[in-house]
Amino acid sequence: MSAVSTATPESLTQTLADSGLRSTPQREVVFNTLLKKRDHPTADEVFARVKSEMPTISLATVYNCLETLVQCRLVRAVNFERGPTRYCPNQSPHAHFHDEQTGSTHDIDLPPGLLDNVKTILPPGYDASSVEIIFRGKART
Amino acid sequence: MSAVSTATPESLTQTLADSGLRSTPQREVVFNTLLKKRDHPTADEVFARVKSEMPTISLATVYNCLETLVQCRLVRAVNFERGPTRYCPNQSPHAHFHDEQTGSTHDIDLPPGLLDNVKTILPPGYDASSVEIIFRGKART
DNA sequence: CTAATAATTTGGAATTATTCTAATTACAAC
DNA sequence: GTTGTAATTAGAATAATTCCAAATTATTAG
Repeated sequence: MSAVSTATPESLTQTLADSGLRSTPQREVVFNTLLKKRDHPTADEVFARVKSEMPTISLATVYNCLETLVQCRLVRAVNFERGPTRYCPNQSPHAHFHDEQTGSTHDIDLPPGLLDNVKTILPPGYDASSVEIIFRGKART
Repeated sequence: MSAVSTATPESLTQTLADSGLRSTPQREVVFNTLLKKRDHPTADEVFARVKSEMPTISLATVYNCLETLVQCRLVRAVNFERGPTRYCPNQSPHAHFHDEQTGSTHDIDLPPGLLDNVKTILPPGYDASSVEIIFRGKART
């Protein structure tokens, strides 16, 4: 079992507050949904899961909440080719492996320092705030 | 000036043939358009550029051609957050730097072996056919 | 050359993903 | 409690992409 995120439901309120944002029931339930099943769901999938718990929530709110969570870095958004954006609450440094056969996405833990190492290839004048590594291929299950 | 792609209009016919596909005027003009201005245009932008040369071409064909070129690895498709897919004919190993201020995309040449090096972090059973590295941040111009 | 076949292109409709808008609700400060 | 700001909501609007069936173009076999 690979390391899971250090983010917890408890840290949500604090992190939001640090950005001057409120913790709301909608934001909590969206975040908890991402923590519960870490399969990189789309906004639509999050919406479907969240509705069972909070039937009155709207899709627009799910989009808003996800955007908010991404902005305060509690969640990462990943884009694979063409399809809809997928969301991931894993806060440890990791890459994404996109299995072309199954369409599923796996987190790949990164050895310490790898991201910094990769950043050294940037020419002077380039200042990267984030690095995303995406593998595509097939994974033996 | 960084290295440019080794792909040429001449190699198009051969590469398509290798995949059992025909070289058509539409595929040629789409590919040449990508080679001409390497600014990672969207399908819509390619469509607009191509129309001046071939006014009868349809958007669906541009999508088809781009997809074909991606499939025979003459072109790479890159997805940044949310926005439309962008296309890049640079065949040398490179990463993408997405400037968050300007929205522009820069190719970053990779030192030889870096991609293989990055691939070594994959656990056993994972077989990657491609690796995409995306930086986000700001670039001094 | 000609017919038959296969590949490709086309325009438009349909679908999907996302954003926008205006109205409402919730919360916090005074 | 009123006022102002933030957040949510439903639905409309937009943007990106795919689908589809017909027309066109190229290729092959006779």
